Amino acid sequence: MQTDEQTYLETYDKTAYDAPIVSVDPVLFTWHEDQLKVLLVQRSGHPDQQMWGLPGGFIDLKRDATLEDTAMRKLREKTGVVPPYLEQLHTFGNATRDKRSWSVTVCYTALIAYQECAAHIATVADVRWVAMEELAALPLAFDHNMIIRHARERLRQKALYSIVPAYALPEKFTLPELQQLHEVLLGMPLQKKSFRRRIEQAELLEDTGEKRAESSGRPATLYRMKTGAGAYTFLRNLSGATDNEE
Amino acid sequence: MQTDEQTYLETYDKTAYDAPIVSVDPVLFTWHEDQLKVLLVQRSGHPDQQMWGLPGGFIDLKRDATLEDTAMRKLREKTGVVPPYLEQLHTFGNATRDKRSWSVTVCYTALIAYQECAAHIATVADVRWVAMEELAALPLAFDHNMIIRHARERLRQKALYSIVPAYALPEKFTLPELQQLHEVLLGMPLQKKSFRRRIEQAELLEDTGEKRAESSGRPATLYRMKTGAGAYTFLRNLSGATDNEE
DNA sequence: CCTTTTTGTGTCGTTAAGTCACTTAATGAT
DNA sequence: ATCATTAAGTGACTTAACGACACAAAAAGG
Repeated sequence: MQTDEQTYLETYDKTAYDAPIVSVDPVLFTWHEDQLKVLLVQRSGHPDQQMWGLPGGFIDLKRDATLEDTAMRKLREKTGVVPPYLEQLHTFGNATRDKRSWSVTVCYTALIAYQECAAHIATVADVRWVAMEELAALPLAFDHNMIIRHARERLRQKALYSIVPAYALPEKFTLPELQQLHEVLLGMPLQKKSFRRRIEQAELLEDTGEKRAESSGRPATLYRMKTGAGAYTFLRNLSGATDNEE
Repeated sequence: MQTDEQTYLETYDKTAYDAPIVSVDPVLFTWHEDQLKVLLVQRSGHPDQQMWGLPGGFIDLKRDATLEDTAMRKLREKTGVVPPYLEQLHTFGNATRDKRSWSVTVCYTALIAYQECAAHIATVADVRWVAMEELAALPLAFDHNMIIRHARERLRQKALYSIVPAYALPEKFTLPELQQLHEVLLGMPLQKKSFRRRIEQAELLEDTGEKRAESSGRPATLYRMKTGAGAYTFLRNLSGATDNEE
């Protein structure tokens, strides 16, 4: 029998098909006390109640117009602010990752300065920053540990050909700070000269005119990212790279 | 009231929440007659009935263990084979892309040799290869046109630092063939010497010993990809690159 | 004023891509 | 057979950008 589209849409029942659960899980990183940290929340409900996991949740069909909206909403709920960097990471979906059902989670990598949300986080007990080093000792809900490792690996790649990691720093930062962050991400030391040269040549940062004095030694210049600096990719990777795919 | 996890899981009703539609949409490319082509199918049902679109569909919770399984199953249904290259592209989700409901589609980029599925495709009327050039003139279902442009852009990026596009060629291919494919993807001519040198140096291909004779001129050596050659990324991009993100 | 510490620069070496002429190996015409 | 034509493949030099490392600059503290 022939049906026209109008009739079809009016009688369409999406619950007639067996569908998976869909969630959105942002992985929010920051840089604090010389460590890369990730934001985790303690689960209030089942499943995996009381365990720590990513600050994600379900799409609110009424309020969220896009998947990014869901990611930003969840992050705002937990941190009080929206991060300056948010990019889709990967979508994980299989029959076993969630005890309840076949489940799909759309994951995002997000970066923010520690101070940006420190005040808000201090007010709640079920949200905390966890250093990557501590993660191995902390069993997480679902497959969130694996997801965080994926996000971390993607961020490592970005450190080879971009200054995206700078979004994990405060608005004003020094080049030694940025270099140290990259070194931790890459797990290897970098040549000061090479690191500075390429950033200078690409004109990614602007001098704020200010300096930051350490306890001793020459004070470092404070820079700010120019608009679009995060989107820039160098033509050449920093070396020592182990080359994986995407 | 307190509930233990066992009880929670037994009484969990996933239809209680308002959930989006979830689909999987592979974008399968091939190289044929000096053109990049994409596989499209004519929709048999609503919505957008009769229009052409990506060879995707819904997850079969019983048969598919993972999202990749869904992508491969849909491709096998339409081409008779599974492609040698399949990688997740991006997940698109918003309130308006599907007339029926808030909808999420997990998209994949796939590559295959034209000959690999030519026989099977010839047997069915609702599946065809469409050259990228023709796409502008062919309005597609949903937001599939946008999705294909995304996939095409990602493939262009890969042509800068990998030989992934080789999966769109037959098992045995010549270096001039591969270079021409890259040139079309990048939209710019490449230096023969540079192109060959980096591939040779990384030892990505193996000589089959055979040659392919054109109508005139010196015959080209036929190569085969070594295992893992697709995962290799060069440390340096081919130049002229316009550098985007992602 | 001199030592220590950290930031920032000058300079040369090295690597891999860019350029382009030239050789090689085939076809086909005279 | 010889030679023009065509396309594949190589040789050799140039160029761009990172690697390495010494050295200069700017602060603190005794």
